[in-house]
Amino acid sequence: MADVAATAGVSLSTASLAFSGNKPVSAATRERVLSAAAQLGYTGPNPLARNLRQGRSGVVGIAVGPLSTAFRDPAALPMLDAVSQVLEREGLGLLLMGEGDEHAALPLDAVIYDICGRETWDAYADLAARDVPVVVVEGPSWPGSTFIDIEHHAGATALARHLHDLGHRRVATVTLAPSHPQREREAGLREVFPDAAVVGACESDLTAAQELVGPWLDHGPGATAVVCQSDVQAAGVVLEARRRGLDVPGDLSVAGFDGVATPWLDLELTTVVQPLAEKGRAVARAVLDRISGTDTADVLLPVELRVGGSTGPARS
Amino acid sequence: MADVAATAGVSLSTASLAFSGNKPVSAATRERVLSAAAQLGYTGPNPLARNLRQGRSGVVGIAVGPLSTAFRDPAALPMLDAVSQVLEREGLGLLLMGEGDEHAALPLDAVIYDICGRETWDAYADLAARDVPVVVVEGPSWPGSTFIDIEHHAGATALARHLHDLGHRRVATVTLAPSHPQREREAGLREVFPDAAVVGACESDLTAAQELVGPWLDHGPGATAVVCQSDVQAAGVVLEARRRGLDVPGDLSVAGFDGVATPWLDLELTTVVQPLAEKGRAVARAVLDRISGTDTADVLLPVELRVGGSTGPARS
DNA sequence: GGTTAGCATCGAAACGATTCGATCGAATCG
DNA sequence: CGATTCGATCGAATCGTTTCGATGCTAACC
Repeated sequence: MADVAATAGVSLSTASLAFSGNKPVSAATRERVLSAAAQLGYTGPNPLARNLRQGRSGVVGIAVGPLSTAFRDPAALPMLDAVSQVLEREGLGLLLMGEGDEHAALPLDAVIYDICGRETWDAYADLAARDVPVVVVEGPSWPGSTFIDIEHHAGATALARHLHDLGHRRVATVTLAPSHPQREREAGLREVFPDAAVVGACESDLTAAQELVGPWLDHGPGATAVVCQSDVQAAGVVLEARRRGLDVPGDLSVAGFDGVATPWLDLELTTVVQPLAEKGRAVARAVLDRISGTDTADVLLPVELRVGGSTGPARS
Repeated sequence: MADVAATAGVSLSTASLAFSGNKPVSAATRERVLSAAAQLGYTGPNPLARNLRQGRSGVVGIAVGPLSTAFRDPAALPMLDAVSQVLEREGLGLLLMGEGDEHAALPLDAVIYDICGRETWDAYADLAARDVPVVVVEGPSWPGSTFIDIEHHAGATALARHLHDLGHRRVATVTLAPSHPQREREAGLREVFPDAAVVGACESDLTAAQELVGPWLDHGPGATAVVCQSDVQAAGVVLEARRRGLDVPGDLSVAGFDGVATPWLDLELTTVVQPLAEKGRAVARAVLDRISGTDTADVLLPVELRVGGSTGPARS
């Protein structure tokens, strides 16, 4: 850049201002600097140097766990998309992180933790020590981080009431690994069905749900409704039940969570719809606030019961 | 770090060596430096400064287009996962990029271009001017970039032969937007069926495929087999055909591409299996080579025909 | 005992910008 | 016409490391 400045006949500082536009530079001077740059093949300020000087990298990490499982559930995408869009508008990039701390040496301005189901994270101590802002999505409560959450409890209770209204009295539930959302939702469910049976826990994955629920169905379920923790799980239960000749919702009502589209199912699932895009935007806003030093408040987003065709009156 | 060095009674350079381990430092000295750091609450070298000095950021960009569509097709994940794993092992992070050049100000050591279906990219000129290595996946051929590709042509031809062997003579195809893979595959198909009809183009999305193929099915297809460009598209065709009472493969044979799992379909698709994880690894290796300045060769990965239950003898 | 190796350590020069405070002119105002 | 203001420009300090070449010191060798 010094060469560019010299060629343009201005000082180094003026050249810098011409590129960054941080302070007023006369149009003529800017023009001169830019053409000198073009002539010398200078492609603009080195991002690394700019980063060092400014103390920020423009990169935000997002911990989502193993990628192949993280994005298998379609519920992950709208949120990721929203986060990315808001950050992009501010010139920030989104860096995918695994679960480990292999990225400790990378310069991150903030980190989003979105591995539902994992309650511990070795890398958190490092981040905290280095004063990297952390935004946690539906996650464990770590000191110093900002939390974005949804109304797990209320949603689960609303869904349970719906089933109770339909006459269901014996209800089973497919769970996720023990985690903050799981605990909240289970508590919500038990407000209405204190004795709900637990089929077992599995990831939010179609095949996993099928494998989990198959034996339970064979064994004679003893429940008229199954409450799942994601629409993908619910779809697995529907498919597996049908494979055994059961009618949904005639013989068995099935409910999901999330409110994502399942176009390959000829049935709209009864589910608890969460505002995925809005959640992503809330996360991104929290990140921006934390980076800029603004105070942040935790966010709790509302959910909404959507009644579809997968639940019906309890078989008497 | 200067304070740490002073506290430990060593020079700044020695302290640096103690942290980076780039040159021999006596165990005693290292220990002294580390404990001084712990005592002063120093959390290790500032990544931004290290980056400036070393001229690299440790971040690799990957352009995949809008995230919500990029990962909707399950074929994208195994590759992304493989890329990420290999890069992570080298301490490199993966940054998601949209299609624009909003990330021009970010310090990227290399960029992977994986937006099949887009043939132009404004940001490429910038990257080339800044000598950022670019690795292109199944994409347009830009000067200076390294290419990772699969055998589109051979795969399509093998699939076409399979259909021909089954007695099919009138074949239709659902395409992607005009692009390198699309052109190659169509050429491969036409080696066997020069007159194959084109139903239309759509993204690799279940609903999109259904909407595209619906009217065509209603209209009386005049083909006994449909060749799709992804398994997701093929699944859409299967579902839509069945909705019209057509039997697959009895009335209509349907073939896909990619070889991903479709657990919600009670049918294994006949498809061309591409080595997704190996493709990802090849991409990552190319990135590492380009970053380290090693010469790279373009890669062409083999594909394999997998015959499933979605294709059968042509209805006579 | 003198030379040579070799290891640990150190000083100083980059890396390439941004930014603060000061300076210099020209325009505005009374 | 002199004082004030404001915008444009400049100098110099700074961001926090890594790394190159040099230096000192010990140990091994003949």
